[in-house]
Amino acid sequence: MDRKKVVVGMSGGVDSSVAAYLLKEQGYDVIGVTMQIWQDEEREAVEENGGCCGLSAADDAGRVAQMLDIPHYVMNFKDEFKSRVIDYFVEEYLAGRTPNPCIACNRYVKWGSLLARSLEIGADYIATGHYARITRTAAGRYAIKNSVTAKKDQTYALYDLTQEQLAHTLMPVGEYTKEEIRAIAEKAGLPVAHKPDSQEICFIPDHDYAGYIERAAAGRVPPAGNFVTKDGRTLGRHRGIIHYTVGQRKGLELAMGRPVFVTEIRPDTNEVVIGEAEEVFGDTLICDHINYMGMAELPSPREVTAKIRYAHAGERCTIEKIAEDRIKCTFHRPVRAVTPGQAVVFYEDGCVLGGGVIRRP
RNA sequence: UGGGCUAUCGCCAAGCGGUAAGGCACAGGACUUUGACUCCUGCAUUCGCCGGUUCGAAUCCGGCUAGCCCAG
Repeated sequence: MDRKKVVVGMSGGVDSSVAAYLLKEQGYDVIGVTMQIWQDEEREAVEENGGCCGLSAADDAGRVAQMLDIPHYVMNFKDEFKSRVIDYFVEEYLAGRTPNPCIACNRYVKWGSLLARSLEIGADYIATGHYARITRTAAGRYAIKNSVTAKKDQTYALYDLTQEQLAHTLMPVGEYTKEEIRAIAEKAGLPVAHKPDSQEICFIPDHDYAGYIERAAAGRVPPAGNFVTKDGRTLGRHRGIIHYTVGQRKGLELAMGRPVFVTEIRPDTNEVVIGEAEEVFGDTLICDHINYMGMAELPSPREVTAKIRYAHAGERCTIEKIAEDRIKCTFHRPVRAVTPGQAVVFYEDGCVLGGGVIRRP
């Protein structure tokens, strides 16, 4: 038969469960796979958490698969998750940057290892429960497009996928709103219809990412240092560079009489620069680690809308290639907290043209 | 050691006889497939200490203690 075979990454949450349901309804030969990514020591801590990488994951996913009458497997991705997500996450913080682990997980684990293994077992596609859609541009390139709900769009975290990866991807959930997805789950009688949405870093369930880094990189964590102002005044002591990110206000323990924010992290001098609310705005950034998606290249400056963090509405800007794997982005209006390590994603008409990793303001 | 001033929540700071504003910080929650931001809620039965006046004082009086300033 020529029924297309698709592996659905099932986290045990509502979205991926409905994704599997929808594909089954659409006539695909569906196989459910739950990715095992927790390192052993973390398992218990993670058990009761929800997430894109869910935990009671395997159990819930298994039940859903059984209901849908599709095979379900648990595959071990611990090694690649450790090297491509956790290690990257830790190293970035040690270097004074602010990583986005979800993006790395998508590019290298979900669309890396999971896709590879899926193809190996004869699948034509992998599918996930992301709120995003895939389209073809006039030039024939694949591009991630906004979900029908701007509210629950997840294109930002998918900007780094390659053409090859997209060619083997299905995102059925992107055609619906979150409410519709829950309604479908309910109507289908899926046991996970009311599971709460995921949130926060999935592999750090207690939310103490700094503590996690300290355990993971014992002996290599930058020590306490000074909080300084742009003009060199010392305001106090910080607890170590890994505890901060650009734009941060909380946790500084600086009672200045008005809110003050981190405007820069200087790993070379181990200083954290503090400034006023207005000082955290900037209108340029330079990125690298470019991934071209909807556009094949950037031969000349172009005006696009860019997002500099997951929950960013986006801002108009002009992007310009200034060197190989290096793009300069000039915003028409200042954006808040341009943060090295975070991704900047370029859009046009709701489609991802490409993106990169912010190197510096 | 004389003279003056000041002592209110971790920090800053209202209050001036009628029964403790506010900001920052902090804590908790909401939001969120990253970190942040933002929003909501909470946060001094008590005003350096001891007495006194008064129906009633953080607010007036006396003493003590501490810090600052000027003398020296």
